[in-house]
Amino acid sequence: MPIADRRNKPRWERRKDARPQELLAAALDLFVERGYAATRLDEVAARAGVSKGTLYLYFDNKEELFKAVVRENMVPQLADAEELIARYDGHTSALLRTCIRNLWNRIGSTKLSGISKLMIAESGNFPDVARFYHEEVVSRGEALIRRIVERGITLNEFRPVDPLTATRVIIAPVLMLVMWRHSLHYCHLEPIEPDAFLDCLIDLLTRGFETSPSSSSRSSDD
Amino acid sequence: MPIADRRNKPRWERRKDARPQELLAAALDLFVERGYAATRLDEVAARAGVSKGTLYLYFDNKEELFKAVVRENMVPQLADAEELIARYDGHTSALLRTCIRNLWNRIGSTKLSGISKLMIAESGNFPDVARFYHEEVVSRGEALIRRIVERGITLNEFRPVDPLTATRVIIAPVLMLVMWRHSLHYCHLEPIEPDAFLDCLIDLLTRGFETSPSSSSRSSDD
DNA sequence: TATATTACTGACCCACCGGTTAGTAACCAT
DNA sequence: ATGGTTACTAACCGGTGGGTCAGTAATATA
Repeated sequence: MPIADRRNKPRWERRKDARPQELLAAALDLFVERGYAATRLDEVAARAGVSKGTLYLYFDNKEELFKAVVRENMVPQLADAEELIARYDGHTSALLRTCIRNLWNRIGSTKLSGISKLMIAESGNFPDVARFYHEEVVSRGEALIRRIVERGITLNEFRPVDPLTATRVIIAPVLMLVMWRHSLHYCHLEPIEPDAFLDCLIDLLTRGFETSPSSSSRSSDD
Repeated sequence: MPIADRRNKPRWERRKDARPQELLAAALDLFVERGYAATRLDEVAARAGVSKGTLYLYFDNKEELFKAVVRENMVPQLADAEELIARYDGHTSALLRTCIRNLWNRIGSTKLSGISKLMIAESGNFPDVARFYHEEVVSRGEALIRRIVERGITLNEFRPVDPLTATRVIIAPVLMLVMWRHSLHYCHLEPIEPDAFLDCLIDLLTRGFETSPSSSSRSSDD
């Protein structure tokens, strides 16, 4: 490699403003692939094409890097969903279906779901990160679905159930689908079909929440 | 401490046959508390009252220790459930309810659930352990619920759904409840009430799977 | 009590990783 | 071109944890 080559390709470049985004992108990939604890900052830096030292120029430590990833990727998704719900004016079952499908298309089926998986999996070992994530994402996401349930009950389109519990029963299968796709999924002989799973779930929820026209138990005012 | 004391309390005892059980108990506790990767073998040994070297006399390595924990604790639970299902002769909805409640009482609400949580959370990083767990536990557990669904459809007590998908939709919320109790749970302002959650779920499943007497969609032969 | 056996200890090895820093080279202003 | 600024690198540090092994002491046996 003569000196002529060297002039065209300096060993490294100064790109102060591009680094953070590149580091965040690399960090997202690796956090999703390996989880929080198992992600090595050396490797994040390498994937972003810099040395570990550089990473520490832009982020204080591993935890702050992770928080930045969440703020950059997860939080914006919530705002969109909140708006959708506020505007909607059809039947609540349809709204619920739309939201679940949206949740899947915009997070569940993308690598963003890896962040949810990671937090559910590891928050026990990292209470600070857990608290942050709960405040920024979980509580807002929960409130979002809860608003749908309450709307359904208010409009008499859902039978009267406990909104908080129902909210969690709705979210749980979707989250578990996410977990499966990131963990045991690959060793299932019969792989999980997300679409079939979600169809079955939505069908179940629709039937299960509709204001009882027949069948069993307590009757409301209809 | 004069020599007289020493005679009563030797620095350590030889208890070849008690060690494995004590180590397994300690390992179960720590795996549940911390997860697989974060569990330190030093600490397992300490909790069992021996040194790390002793642990290695009885178990080849971390992975084998974990497998032993699973074989000792999880696998026996499956046999019991299998028997219950084979004997049962009431309505399938009741069987399903009983099994979900059993699953909760015998695993979900105990520290055993920590093993499920751990595998879902970490299997991605430990494919060998994942494969083992899937063969020994997941596939058998899945088959178990699936048998219930198929029974329901055969007896015309459930409407015809895809048994495998339905099985997973049934299991998912229960597993997610387990995950929550081991991770983000503690930072929920309004804690998750397992009983309310399961009641809501069972109610939903009962309504959702019952052979449609009214309402929407495809009609079977009734 | 003397000797053999072996369950058990604890110090050690080594690779790894989060975080630090002294020094270097890319870029810029003049 | 050249000297100053600073983005960046590479080597390093300290703590850690899976796994090993030479030695030790509890027990069985005689």
